[in-house]
Amino acid sequence: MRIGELAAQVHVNPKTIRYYESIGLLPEPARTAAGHRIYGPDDVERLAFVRRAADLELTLEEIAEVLALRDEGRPPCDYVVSVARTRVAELDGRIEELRTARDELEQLVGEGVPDDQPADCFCHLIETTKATT
Amino acid sequence: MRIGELAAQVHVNPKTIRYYESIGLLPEPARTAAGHRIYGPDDVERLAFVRRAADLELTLEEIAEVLALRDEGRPPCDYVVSVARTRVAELDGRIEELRTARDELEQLVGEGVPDDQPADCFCHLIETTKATT
DNA sequence: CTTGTACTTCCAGTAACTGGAGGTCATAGG
DNA sequence: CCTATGACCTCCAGTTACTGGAAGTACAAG
Repeated sequence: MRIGELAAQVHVNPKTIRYYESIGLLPEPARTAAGHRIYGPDDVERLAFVRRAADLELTLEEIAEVLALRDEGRPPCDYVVSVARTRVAELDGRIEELRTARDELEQLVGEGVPDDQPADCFCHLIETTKATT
Repeated sequence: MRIGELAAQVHVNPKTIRYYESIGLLPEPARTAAGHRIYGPDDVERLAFVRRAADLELTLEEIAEVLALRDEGRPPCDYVVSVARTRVAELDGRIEELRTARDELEQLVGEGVPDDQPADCFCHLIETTKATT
C-alpha cells in the first residue's frame, strides 16, 4: 500500500507519517520505481502502536526508545513501566491545574458581565479570581 | 526597579518578561542610561495580570487582546466571557483525554512486568491497552 | 491529451518559552 | 585602581509534534 492508504487505515495524516519517518520512529520504507513509499501490514501495526502510545501521552522520544528496544529484541516493558510511573504523576499535576482553571473559568462565565464595568480594571472577571495565586 | 526585581516579585523568569515585551504583551519600558529596563508598580500589576490569565489557560494572544481592549479604555469583559466559554469546553475535552491516559497508565503500572515477556511484541503492557482506540 | 488526484521534497510556522554566546554595567573587596 | 562577580543587554537557536504551502512528478480515467 502507499502512504495515503496507510494513513487512512490508522487515521493519521500522511504528513505525520513522513514526519515520524524523518525522526526515525518509522523505518525508511521501500519505494516504487517512481519514488513513492510502499508499506506492508507490519507498518500498519507499528504505526498503530505509535498512535496508541501517543494517546497514552508518551512522548515521541519515549516511543522511539520503546521501539528501539524492541527492534534490538529486548522487551521494553521495564522501560515502559518506569515511564508510565512518572507520567502518571505528571498527569495528576497537569489534570489538577486544568481542573482548577476550568472551574474558575466556569464560575467566571456564570457570573456574567456586570452592568457597571469599571473602565480602569484589567478585567473584573479575572481580577476577582486572584485566589489562583 | 529593574527586570530582575520585577521578575522576582511576580515569580517569572526575566527572559519571559523580555519575551512578553517582544510580542507586545508588555509595553517597551523606559531605560537607564546604560540601556537597562526600568519598571514601576503598574508593570508589576500588568505582568501579574498576564500570569493570572495564563494560569486560567488563556493563550498569550487572547491575553494580548484583553489588554489591548483595556488599553483602548474598552472593558474586555464580554470578550473574556466568550473566551472562557469556549475554553471550558476545550478543557473538559482535554481533561477527559488526560484522565483516560492516566488511568490506563496506572493500571499498566499496577500489572507490573510479566515474567514471560514475549520478545516479539511491541510491548505487552501497551498492546493490551488497545481499548483506547 | 487533459484533468485530477496522490505522491515527492523542502521550507517555514505554530506556542510559549528557555538556553547559550558574547558583550556591557555596577559594585564591593583588596 | 584593579578585579571579580553578578545582573543586565542583544541575538540566535532549539524545544514538541506536527501542519501548511510551494513547486514539481506520477498515474489513472475519460
